[in-house]
Parts: sequence; C-alpha cells; structure tokens
Amino acid sequence: MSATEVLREGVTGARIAAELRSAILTGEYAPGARIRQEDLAARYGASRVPVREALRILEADGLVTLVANTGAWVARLSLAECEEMYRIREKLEPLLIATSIPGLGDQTIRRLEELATEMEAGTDVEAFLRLDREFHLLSYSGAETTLLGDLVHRLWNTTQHYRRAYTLLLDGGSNRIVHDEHHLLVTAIAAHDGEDAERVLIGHIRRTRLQLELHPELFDDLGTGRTPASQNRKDLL
Amino acid sequence: MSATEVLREGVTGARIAAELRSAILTGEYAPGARIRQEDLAARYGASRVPVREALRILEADGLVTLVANTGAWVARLSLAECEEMYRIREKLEPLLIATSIPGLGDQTIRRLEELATEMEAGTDVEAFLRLDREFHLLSYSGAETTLLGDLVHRLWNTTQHYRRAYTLLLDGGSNRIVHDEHHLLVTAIAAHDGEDAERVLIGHIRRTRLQLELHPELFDDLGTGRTPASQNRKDLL
DNA sequence: GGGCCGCACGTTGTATCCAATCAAGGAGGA
DNA sequence: TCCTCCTTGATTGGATACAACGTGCGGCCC
Repeated sequence: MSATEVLREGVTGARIAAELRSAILTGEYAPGARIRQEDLAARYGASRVPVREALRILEADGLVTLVANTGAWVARLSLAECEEMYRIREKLEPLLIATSIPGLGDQTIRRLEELATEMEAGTDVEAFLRLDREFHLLSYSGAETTLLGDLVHRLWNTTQHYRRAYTLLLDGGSNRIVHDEHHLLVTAIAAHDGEDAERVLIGHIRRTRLQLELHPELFDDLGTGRTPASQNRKDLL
Repeated sequence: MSATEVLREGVTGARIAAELRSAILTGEYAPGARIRQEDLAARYGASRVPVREALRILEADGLVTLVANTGAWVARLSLAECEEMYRIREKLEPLLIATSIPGLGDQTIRRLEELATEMEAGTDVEAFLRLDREFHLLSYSGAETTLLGDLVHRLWNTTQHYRRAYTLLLDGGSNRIVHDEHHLLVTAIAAHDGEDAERVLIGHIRRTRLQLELHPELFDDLGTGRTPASQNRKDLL
C-alpha cells in the first residue's frame, strides 16, 4: 500500500478504493455484505467506471470478492482460510521484523514502547485494535522493502475483521499475555536483537492462531448477503 | 490463479488478462516495455475498458506496473526486489510443500519423477523453464489451500523473467546441482517426509538467490520503454 | 400439489465519446 | 549556448448509453 498506492489511479478510483477500504476495515461493511456498484457510485459521486476500478484494487487487497456477472461482496474468510493467513504471517512477519530492526531509530523505538503501554492501559476495543495495528506496522517501518511490506500490510487488512471479532469476544478477559509479548518485542527491538524479536513474534502470531481455532463460531455465516461470497471456492474447480 | 481466475471478469477482461499474462511469461513482452491500451484493444479486438480491467488484474499479479495518467509497463524488478522475492519464497514454499505432501497421490509423485528426469535430459532453455515450473507447481498441488497456493503462484510469475535470464546465462554450464536437488525433493516427497522436503526446498531457493546476486547485470535497464517503470519507487515517498 | 420452463427485472459488462493529464518539442530570452 | 516556458500532440481517465448475463418470480404442465 502506502508507497504504491499513490500512483495507482488517476484519482477517483484511488479515492473510492481508499474510502471503501477504510469503511471495510472499521467494520462499517461486514464480511459477506453485498456491494452494488451503483450504490458506491452514488455514495462517492462518481460513475460506475472508477467504482469498478476501486473494487478490483480491493479485490487484489483481499478485501472484496468479485464474481463475474454477478456482483461483489466484502471478503469473508473461512476458519481454514484464516488459519492459513496466520500461518503465512508466522513465516513472513519474522522475516520483516528482522530486516526492519536495523532501520529503526531511537525515536521510533520509544514510540513503540509508548504504544505498548498505552494499549495495556486502555480498555476500548476499537482503540486497542488501532494501537495494535499501529504498533506492529510501525515496528516494520525500518524495512526498506516495498514488496514484503505491502504483502504483510495486505495480510493485516484481510484478517482485520476477525481480529476485531476475537478481541470483542474476550473483551475484559485475560489478555495480559498479549501485552507481555508486546513489551518483550520492544525489548528485543531496543536491543537490536533480530533473532529474539523473530522468536517473540512467531509466538505472538501462533498463539493468536491457536486461540482463533478455538472459536469457529466467529466464522459462521451471518446472512448479510444473498450469496455466500467465497466461503468455499473449491466448488469451482 | 487457476481457481479464482475463472470467476474474475465477465469474459473479455479475463481473456485479455490471460493472453497478456501468457505473453509476458513467455518473454514476448520484456520487462520495462511500454504497454499502450489501444494497442491491446486492437490486438484483442475489444475496447479499452476491458483492457484496463486486464491491466489492473495483471498489476495485482505483479506483472504490470501502472502509473496514473501516464501508462503501463511490464513490471521489472531491481536486484534488491528480486532478492526480496526469493527471501519470501524461501519462507512460503517450504510451508506449502509440507502441507501439500499428504495430499499427493502416487501417480502425481511418479509424474514428478518423470519431470525431474526429463529436465535433466533436455537441453532447451525454454523447455527447462516450462518443466521446472510444472514440476514445482505440481509438487504444491496436494495442498487444498487457496490463498497460499495463489500467492506462491504469483511469486513464480513475477520472477519468471529473471529465472529465464539466469538460465540463459549459464546455458550449458554446470547446473547439475539443480537436478540433484530436484531428485532429492522427489525422494523426500515420495517418503512423505515433509521436513526433509522443506530443507531441500529452502536450499534450492536460497542457492538460486545467491547465484542471482552474483549477476546484477541481469537487472540493468535495457531501454525497452521510455520511463523506468518502477525500478526505484522510493522517490515517491 | 409439486416441479419445470420461461419471461421480466435488476445488475453487471462493454463500447463510444469527451475531458484531463503528461511528455516532448520549439520558441523566446538571458 | 543553455535554460525556461509554453504550446501541441498523444495517451490515459471518466461519464454516459447500450448489451449481456444471472436471478427470481409466476405460470404452466405433469
């Protein structure tokens, strides 16, 4: 995103894509919800052409599912797919954090510590999600790598909704371990110990994946749209 | 691709995307080459609208670089970006092969062995590239995973050109080790030894990456287009 | 009464036309 | 002679209008 996003569309398509992406990430549109082109066109004051460009951009981001001659839905993941995403993240994010650490300045590291503390103190779920996202993405900001960075960014976006659902589930519960891991990560980063940061991060992601597997109900169909919207693409093979 | 490809465009956009993708992968269009929308429209007998859809699909695949209000070019990688792709592959393909092995039937494994042998016997570069691609992708076909499979598929596509350039470079040279690794991989797969397959595959990809780093001239600008087309996106930050 | 066929509606896909943007070339001045 | 600005051409981006496809409802036949 970020870097490559700027130069994507003339202007309208990119604007619609950015706004719609934001709307999906904040939960305004739920997974499985039908998206009609004319609705978006009216909402953003444009014709259907740039809307379709935006939908394709978001499809590439994994936030929207398109079916030819039928329509678009907010992407949804099955439990198996979400698990898969987490396994991918377990492999890629350690690589990214290791290449990022040498590029992180003292100021950034202090900010990371602030974020970890702030997260621990807060109680609001939405605030936690926002801070958590900022924390991790900031920890990757030292990497110059465009491709890997964008890829990880996409993975975060596609799993955003399920992170929210899970966080809401254990709201007020014992998620102290999350904050401990964050502080451990900051410590490893401050020590410029890439290997240790990798270890902590693997555990962090893996633990979340195992927790998610305990809650298959998060992936049930909520009947928000008419057609399942992905959920099982295998029937097309 | 494959699975999700079918349901992408009404029909024209998908057709153009598929044909253009094929043209890029076979080397008909070189990295950095300018792509004009009207040329494609004329070539495929359609208007510019589905052409733009196709370009966006291929941009998501990493095969095309779009710049707003300016144009499209066949994507090119810098040495650093290519290295990055290979580091990503080193992490993801072992994961994929491990999940694929339990799903591979005896017939598929025999076919893998055939391919490894056929590659060893052949001398034509294009034939080698085709067989190598078929070999590896077939070795991943046991995985039901849609997301990881498609992702790896994309990684193969974006690095295809540089695999070709490198293979041409050492044409006739001592690439025996490649074939040895392929046979080792088949052996591990036949033994249903996921861990061993992971090890061999990591070495296989890593060795290629190290070789590529010795040949930065493969990434020089060949002057095929007017504007660099990516090559350094950092100036946009 | 149940299942199948067909028509009509809504939505998406494509073509054509017009506007906006960028790049290159030339004219003018320092 | 070189730099700058402007103009012109080519190419892309967006809007409107039309065609194609899929879906759902109603009627008809079994």
